Amino acid sequence: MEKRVEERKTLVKRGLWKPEEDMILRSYIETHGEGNWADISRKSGLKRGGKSCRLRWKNYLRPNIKRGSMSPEEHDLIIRMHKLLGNRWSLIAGRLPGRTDNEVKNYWNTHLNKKCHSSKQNAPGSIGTIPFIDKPVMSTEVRRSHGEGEGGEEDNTWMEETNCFGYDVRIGSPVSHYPDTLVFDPCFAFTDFFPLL
DNA sequence: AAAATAGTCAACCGCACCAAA
DNA sequence: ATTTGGTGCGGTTGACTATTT
Repeated sequence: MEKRVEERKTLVKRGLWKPEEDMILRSYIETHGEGNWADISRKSGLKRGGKSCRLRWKNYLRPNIKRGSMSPEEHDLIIRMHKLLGNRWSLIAGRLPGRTDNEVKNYWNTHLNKKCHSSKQNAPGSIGTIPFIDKPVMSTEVRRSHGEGEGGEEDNTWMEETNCFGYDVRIGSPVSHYPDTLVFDPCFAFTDFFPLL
């Protein structure tokens, strides 16, 4: 059993994708369509696993992928959405056209998470809060506490993660700092997560 | 110029969920 | 009711690049 897993691991190519591999994957999907990744992996001639193909397509090759640095409005929206939803990267990315969950997650971990901790140190008493979103309403922790985990010890890490940004109560209403761009609307978030409950 | 360190991001892994058999 | 295969998600790793010493 373990031997078979080991064999599969050595047969499947890993690591960074080469331009030729991208070309093969792209043209295969253009002719046969998306989905059935195991099939794509087998029939395209790529020595990649289905998961790897799916990830590459979703995060890099898919049309309309936006690359490059985040705009100020995207930055702003990520912060707000994270405050509301926690680490629900796919939901957050869903509100950022052309951005992937992986990209949003990376952006948060590299740019915002750090800022969060440093701002907390700089202004420990200045943390603004809105009571009902102190805890991201659909954070991983919340989902786990609804039966997805053992529900063991008290975990307050979410407080540290989400209280870091001052949240101006005055802009708690769905008003964007950036007119005619991405308008943050909590209703979107709610319609996104309620079906999951 | 070279080595050490820090930052970034693409990709992998494990787990959970769902539908079909 | 159980098993199996496909898919999606979030956490983590590691390769690569930039910066500092």
